Amino acid sequence: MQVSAKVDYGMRAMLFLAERYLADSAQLIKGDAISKAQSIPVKFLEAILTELRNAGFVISQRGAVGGYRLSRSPEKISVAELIRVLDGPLAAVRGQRPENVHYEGPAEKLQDVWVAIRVALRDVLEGVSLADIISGNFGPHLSQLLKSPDAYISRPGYESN
Amino acid sequence: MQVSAKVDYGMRAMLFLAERYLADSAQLIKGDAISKAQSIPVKFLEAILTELRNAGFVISQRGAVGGYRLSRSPEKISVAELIRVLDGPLAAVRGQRPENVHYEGPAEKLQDVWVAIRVALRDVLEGVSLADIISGNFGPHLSQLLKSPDAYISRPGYESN
DNA sequence: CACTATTCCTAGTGGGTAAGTAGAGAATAG
DNA sequence: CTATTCTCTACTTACCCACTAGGAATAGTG
Repeated sequence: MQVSAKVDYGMRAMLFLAERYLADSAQLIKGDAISKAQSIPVKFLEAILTELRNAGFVISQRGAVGGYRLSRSPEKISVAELIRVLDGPLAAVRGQRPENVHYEGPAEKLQDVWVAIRVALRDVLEGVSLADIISGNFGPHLSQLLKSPDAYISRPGYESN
Repeated sequence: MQVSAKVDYGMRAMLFLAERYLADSAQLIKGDAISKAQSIPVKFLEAILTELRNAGFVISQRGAVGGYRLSRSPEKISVAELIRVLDGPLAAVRGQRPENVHYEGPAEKLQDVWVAIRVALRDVLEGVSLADIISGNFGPHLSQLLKSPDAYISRPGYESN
């Protein structure tokens, strides 16, 4: 699972907008302000925000007092939705959906592994909203995962010499 | 989470070797045989098998009676290990490990989401061995995930208009 | 030894895509 | 009508995935 720059930037921009939304849900925020606050290349950010607007997550307005704002409250926007808009399906195998891959012989059940990955990702990402991230108050499932003793520690073994 | 062709092919090759290993752990299997049985481009497969050999998962022998075989029994090889060897870390954010990314302001806790993803993937993939996949006998965690009613159904919503 | 079959190594290619840039055009308020 | 800001199209640059080619090394066979 590679989180792309696009998703990373998009999430941060949305979190910035979400925080402002909580203060004043009608306030418009300029792209430039988001760009500076979160150190995101302006033009790249604009492209991302346009995608998010086309998908209905963001409202924009042009002109001297223009800017961007969320289209709905931060509790109602999940990480899963944003990743799907910006990067496509949560899990894919060689570009195909997990339910569409089929294998022969001893690999037959390999599909189930890919399907399980997708379910596991959904269980995490559909349960986390922008509001959860701002408050740091994650649901029980995510909190449980973070309790894993080595959650913040990398596994060794693939330094490929 | 994009499963690359390399991982997909690598997994299938390993499963093929694993099945033969269970019949005769000393038997050598030719690359060509794996390639044909699993429809994998032969030269690409060779490169993958060489990586797996360098990582210690496979033993190879050259010459007329050469071939490949597993270096240890299929119960002792997990999907997580193979993915790490072939594709690198299970989860990464813009090329960096989850524990190394840090954010400012409202995005501060975003790191925890990426860390949770990694834990979730580990929980699935470190618990599945080649032998599990061949037998179709997955552990309780993976079995539980597959019971999700929509496990085999895609989510709508990102057809980009 | 010659011969054959196989893996190993180096190198390279074509296409696609991620990440970011540039600049003109269109809307909006004052 | 002017300043500001978003919008749209096009472009670039670089990298990497997927895959290929060809020969060198190795191991058994007669």
